[in-house]
Amino acid sequence: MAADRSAMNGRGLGLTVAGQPQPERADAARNRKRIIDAAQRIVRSGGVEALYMEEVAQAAGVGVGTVYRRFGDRAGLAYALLDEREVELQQAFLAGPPPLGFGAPPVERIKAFLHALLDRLQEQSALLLVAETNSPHARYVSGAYRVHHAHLAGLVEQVRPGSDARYLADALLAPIGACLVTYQQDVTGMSLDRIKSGLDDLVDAISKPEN
Amino acid sequence: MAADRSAMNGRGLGLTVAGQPQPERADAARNRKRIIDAAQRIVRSGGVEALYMEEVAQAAGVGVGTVYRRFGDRAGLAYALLDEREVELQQAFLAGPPPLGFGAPPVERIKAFLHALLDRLQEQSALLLVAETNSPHARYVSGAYRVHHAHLAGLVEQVRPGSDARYLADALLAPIGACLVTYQQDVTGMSLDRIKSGLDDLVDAISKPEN
DNA sequence: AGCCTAACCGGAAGACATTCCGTTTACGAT
DNA sequence: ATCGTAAACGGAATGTCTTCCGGTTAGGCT
Repeated sequence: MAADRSAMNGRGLGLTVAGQPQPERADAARNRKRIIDAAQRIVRSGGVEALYMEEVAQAAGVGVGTVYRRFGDRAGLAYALLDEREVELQQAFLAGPPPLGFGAPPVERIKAFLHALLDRLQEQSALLLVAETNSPHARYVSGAYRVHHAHLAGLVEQVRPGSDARYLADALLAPIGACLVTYQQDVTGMSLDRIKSGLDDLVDAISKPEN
Repeated sequence: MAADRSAMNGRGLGLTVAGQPQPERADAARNRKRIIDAAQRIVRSGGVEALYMEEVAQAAGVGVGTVYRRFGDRAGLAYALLDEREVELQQAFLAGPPPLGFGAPPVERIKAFLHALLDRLQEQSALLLVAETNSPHARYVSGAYRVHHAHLAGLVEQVRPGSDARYLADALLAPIGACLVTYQQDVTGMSLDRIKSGLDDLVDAISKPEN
């Protein structure tokens, strides 16, 4: 399981790249909503640690099996909870004003984008941690990662033409993993600003002309 | 648990940075060895998926509790199994011949080091995946990461003086996480050479003079 | 040699995630 | 309306990891 997470939370929008997966049956859609509401309620009151699949099911008034059929696994559910904010984020860099959106020079857009990801991480680190932790590839398989990657690769291509932009995009997203960043902050006491500066420096390095 | 993994597999050497944690009792040391041997046997025959804590315990002729007291959790055990190779690696870049060891220009040493990490990852991806997956911070808390980080930071400092070398070291290690790399290779079909080239490019970018 | 205690031991109990499968239901086709 | 079937449902069962705790023991000290 968790293999095709993208097909799973397909109705979640932001997290999926989806090729219209075929409509959901009425009862299924209703339960999906109930489950998300219940999960949100639980997280709000008790934090992510309290997000037990069985409790979610009970709070939503469905069986555990239903939660799994709908979201694949715990990570999938976590992603679904992140979706709302993810959609905002995507709109901001796809259609919003500069520097995140179109209009600013690519270097600035990259920096703004990475900063935005970090800010989001600040708010939702616990949830992201769960989402990234269960099943090793969860993060990358999620539609969100693909969208971020595509966006970033496009910008990198402009800033460092002829490079392997797709690889560099992965490399720039890697330091923004929830695991690393929370470690940097919580364990090594690195400040958010320091992290942002470090990333900016990296981006500058990449965008200097090849020769 | 898993909080102080570094203190856990302390006798593992390579993975720990250890401040001599105080000697282990004779029976404890004996059991540690038995457990590691058993675990190695199991992994060799059935792969990491077959590494059940209870089986390890049984094969080692000890109780499960003992495995946990000795290694903290499954990730800790996995790290212990990686230790032998890790020690080799550390000796290679700390005391071995160039380009990994002292003698080559810093840029080359960085590249060689990252390539070495990737090569190691190729051989032991399954084990590394387990080690990194359970408990989000496992990788960073491990002594191995700290050693790698310190080594890399030193080199980065030479190559890009005045930068935040410690941050950049994190950023260079991030794309070599087992999760990302196995994803790149297994899911997106990226070749090892491509990954290495990408990293080399990144390193070159970093080492160009600031202006 | 005998004592004391911190460190160890084993394995049953507990906690969750995930799967399985027999039953029920939505809804397009007839 | 009725029917047939793919899709959904619930929740007991299963599989693992991890914790707990009453009993044991190594080894420093006297």
